Amino acid sequence: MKQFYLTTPIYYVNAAPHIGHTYTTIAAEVIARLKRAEGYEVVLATGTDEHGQKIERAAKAVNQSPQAFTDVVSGEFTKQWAELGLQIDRFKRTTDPAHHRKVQELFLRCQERGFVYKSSYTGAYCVSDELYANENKPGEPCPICGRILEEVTEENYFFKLSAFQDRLLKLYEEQPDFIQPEIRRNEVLAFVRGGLQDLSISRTSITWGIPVPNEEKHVFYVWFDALTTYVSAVDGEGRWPADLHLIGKEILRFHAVFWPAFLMAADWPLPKQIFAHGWLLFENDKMSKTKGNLLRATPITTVVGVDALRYFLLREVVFGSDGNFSLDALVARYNADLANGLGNLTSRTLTMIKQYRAGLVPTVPVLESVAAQIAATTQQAQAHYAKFEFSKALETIWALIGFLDRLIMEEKPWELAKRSEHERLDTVLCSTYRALEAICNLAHPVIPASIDKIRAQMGADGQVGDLTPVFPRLDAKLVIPQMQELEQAELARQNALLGKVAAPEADVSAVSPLSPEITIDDFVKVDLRVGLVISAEAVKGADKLLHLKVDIGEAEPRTIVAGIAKAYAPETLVNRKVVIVANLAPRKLRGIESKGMIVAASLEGGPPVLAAFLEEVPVGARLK
RNA sequence: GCCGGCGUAGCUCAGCUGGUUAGAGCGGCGGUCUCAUAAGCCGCAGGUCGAAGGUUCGAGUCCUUCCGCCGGCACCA
Repeated sequence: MKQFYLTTPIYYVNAAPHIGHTYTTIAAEVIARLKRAEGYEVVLATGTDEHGQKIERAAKAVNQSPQAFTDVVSGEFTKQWAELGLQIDRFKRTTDPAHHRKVQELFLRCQERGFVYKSSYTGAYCVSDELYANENKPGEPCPICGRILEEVTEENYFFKLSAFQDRLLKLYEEQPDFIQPEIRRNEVLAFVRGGLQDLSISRTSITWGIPVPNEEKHVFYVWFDALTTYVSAVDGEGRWPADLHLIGKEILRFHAVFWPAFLMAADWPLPKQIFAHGWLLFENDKMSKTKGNLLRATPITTVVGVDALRYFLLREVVFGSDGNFSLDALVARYNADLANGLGNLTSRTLTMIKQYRAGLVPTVPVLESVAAQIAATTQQAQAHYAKFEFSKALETIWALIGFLDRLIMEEKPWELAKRSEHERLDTVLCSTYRALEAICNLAHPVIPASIDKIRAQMGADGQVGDLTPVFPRLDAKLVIPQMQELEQAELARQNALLGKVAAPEADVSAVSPLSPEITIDDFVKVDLRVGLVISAEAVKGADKLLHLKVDIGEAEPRTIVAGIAKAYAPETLVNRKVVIVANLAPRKLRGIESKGMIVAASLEGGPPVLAAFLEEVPVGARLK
């Protein structure tokens, strides 16, 4: 039997499952069902990524061991998928000992084949991203997430990623479908063409991780660890390589560059395809914990049902692009397509068979026009499905529903019944019934539970069963507040469970850890002064830089280059009092020598906010 | 700054290699049947197709420039 193995990412357990995780997993599960319908023996794997300093610290914050902490969060994921009725075939945790062995095996193979070397590193390190920031200094914000970088000196194992540039480019060229959609492929292509740097794959600053073989202190870098779950999840089953890695676009590089390189180094088979979907936005805004606009799936599915969510996500969002999520849109889509569309068609079709034919499904030839529509719809929908164009596939299927509604209006079976035109009546009823069967077949992977209900009502033996609305109409005014209420409750429950980790206001992953303690003597080394911005202009060639002249009471105004252009228009800064670090070593930025640094606050890569005073302060005043 | 994508009816979007009056769904308005979940069906929406040039007999559809938004890279508090 032909096999198909696909994966979702393994989710990081620094947060409880939310709708973003759900989106990916539902999409994967739909693909799994589609492939099963095609006759494949399918395995869908997901799991949780549980190592790293962030988890170590998060566990500590709630007075738990890392293992106890991850047990809880990982359990939330298993529970979530069960609640949603998702058929998950393998669930791999990175804390699984069998997985540990697989990671070590991968490492040893890479090492044996000469793609790993040991080297030492001193410099800035971002705890949150578990990445070295070669270009930055400790104390500066992380280039990726904006959290303060810490100083580390580590001896590390490095992976010779640089050796794989050509092989990767060849892979992308020979398998144009390897990275999908096209736009993501181009991004990766551009990135790899730009040259690859060797990648540190071990950490000594962390203890919560998989030990590097033959080493005392080294633990594997998160991605070396995590990506390997795709192999370890089906270890010994002969299923690797995966046919599809379904991921979100934010982790594309790890999957499309690092992962194939690791596998090439180990001489293990490469996955067939990586598909990066877009983000689910909430009312056109990026969802995030800090914004507090992150939704959970259960409050939605409790009120409107799992299939409503499944249908919405796949119908409303163009798969691959970013999509908008809102409860309003969800309810609107439900009422229009599921209640008025499929639900109503089912209801009227089966009711007529009940009323006019005593519930016995007529067995006569189907109208030619209907047969043609069924064939065309099936062919088109399957073509769309094959390309993961879920929204188009569903649109196509729903066009058939419209066609049938119009057919019923034209044929008016109720009049045929009155006039006792039994032959025509049978033809029409049977045609509609058969078309409904086709719709069920096509829609089943997306809304399986509902289709099962419809099929039960359609009857298995030519006898229509009991009829109850499969998609009762929703009243937005009633249902949306219900979902919002449950959302609050669910959020509170998760917070209680995970401690403050998941709470927006005290999110340890958003608030950077404190820097090491210093003395007053250390502090006075930093000369902070009040300055008045004399002029400000954009630095050409840089998006984020402003070229400022700041008066701090010296003979000449200081030249300061500040990366605040995204947050402040130059003209709004003139005459504004700011705080600057006056004794910072000068540094050249974009060819301009910056003498000092503007003090600004920011959180999780958010925009910088300039420090300011509520009362009047003289220029040149020192802060202490 | 470089690379890529996008900007079409109130909303979400189709419009392939240029060719009659620019389309669909949703919402809204009007009409109508009654099998059906106050569902369905029919009709209406008059939108400078981001802006300005250009190529062409003819351009949302090709070219140039500009504006706006998004993403990647560079850069960065």
